Amino acid sequence: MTQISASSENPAERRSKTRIQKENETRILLAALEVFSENGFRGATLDRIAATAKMSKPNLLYYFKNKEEIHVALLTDLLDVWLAPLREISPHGEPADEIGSYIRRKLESSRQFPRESRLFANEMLAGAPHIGDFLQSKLKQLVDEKAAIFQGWIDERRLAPCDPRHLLFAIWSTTQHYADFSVQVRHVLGLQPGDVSYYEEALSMLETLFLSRLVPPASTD
Amino acid sequence: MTQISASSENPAERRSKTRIQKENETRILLAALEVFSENGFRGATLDRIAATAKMSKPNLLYYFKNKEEIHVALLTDLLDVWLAPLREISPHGEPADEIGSYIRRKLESSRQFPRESRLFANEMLAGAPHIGDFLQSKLKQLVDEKAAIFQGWIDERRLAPCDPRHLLFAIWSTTQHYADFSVQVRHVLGLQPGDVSYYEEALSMLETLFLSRLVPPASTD
DNA sequence: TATCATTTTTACCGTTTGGTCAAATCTCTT
DNA sequence: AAGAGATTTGACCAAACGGTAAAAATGATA
Repeated sequence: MTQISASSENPAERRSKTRIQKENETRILLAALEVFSENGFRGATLDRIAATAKMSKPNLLYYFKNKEEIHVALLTDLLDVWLAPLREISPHGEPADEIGSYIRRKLESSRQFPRESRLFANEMLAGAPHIGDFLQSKLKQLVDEKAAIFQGWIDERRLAPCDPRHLLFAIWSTTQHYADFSVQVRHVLGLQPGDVSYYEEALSMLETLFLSRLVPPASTD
Repeated sequence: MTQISASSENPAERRSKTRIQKENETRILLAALEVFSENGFRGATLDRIAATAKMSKPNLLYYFKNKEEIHVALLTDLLDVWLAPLREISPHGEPADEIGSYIRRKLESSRQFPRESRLFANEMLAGAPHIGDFLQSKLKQLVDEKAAIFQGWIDERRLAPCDPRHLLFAIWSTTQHYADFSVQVRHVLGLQPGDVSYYEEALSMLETLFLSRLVPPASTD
């Protein structure tokens, strides 16, 4: 009874984390994000994650009890970040302002967290085996809530008639595309690997698309 | 010299394919499409592909010499299908007609070939290790060509000023989203697995977004 | 500096994986 | 029906995989 620290040999279950523990956990999660986001859950290996984290595999497994636990930790962190931009949409603003700033937040999120975006995309492609429940409950709830705001604007003729949930899909897909398909974007634009200068053009395009008008009304010449 | 058939023991190198060979190759490619599109190249296993094809692994490897060859065969088939809708865009039509029918073709492609779309998406997420060359050469070339058409329309004030290549990105992302993220779409809309009834709403949304106007001009009340 | 808990390493285990081989079976033609 | 070629199978292999056990090394603290 000399120490208040937990008796368990599992560091994750201890009351307070040591300096080394905090450092190594973030190192591992960073490495795992790199590997999972490129290859998906099944395609990722502990050896690769350990190598990326410059750590032996048993040492890595000292901090996370198995592959799945690392993946869950990443996804859990991710989902908060993911919903944040959507939560901010307010019913009190102008539709154009709210949609515009939502697009900017989402695009900024793609620029800042491309690996997180790809992690999410990989999970989707695999059929969302780990976050199916989240999609059905928390995400659906939030979408329904925000869709109601859009619907209100539509009823007031401040937004074109459309299915609000599909409008959200359009915003999600266009913004996330720049993270998930960045390789293609760069190749098509003829940019170097790692060059992310296309984000300004992207924002300009999306503002034209969502807030202004792409095709002018047919002239009657 | 009794037969003209090739001497090689590799069936792929024989002059003409037998009935069994044709049947089994398509069975394998279908199974491989299923597995690769869900788990990506690294996440897919030959055992799983063989099991899905209801075939022993050595038998599978009798038709394709290794995992990569199956993947390459799938991607090669895919890329033609992939570019087909884009090729059809004509400089002679009305912008709204051309963009509209391109969107319809792309969306139809997502509905008909969701697994192919996910196969492509997985390749992108992994950094396009197998089709990087294609993106840089053939795809870029075709995009440049079609972007020039759009630019012509912009110069003639028949299309809003925007970067044509980013306009293509927007069309690609919104249409492919319904294949790649179908799990999320269904969960958010509260649909059953396998229900693809959302494609009609999707088309309606995309036509509003790209061809009409989402946000009405600010009133000056 | 002695002690104890924490951290790291070495050596290992059973399973899965991509792939091979030779023998056995089947199919088609003559 | 027989022979040649095409197809399938079972047994196998080395490497990679996820994970474990225990000892060794390190760090914190009294």
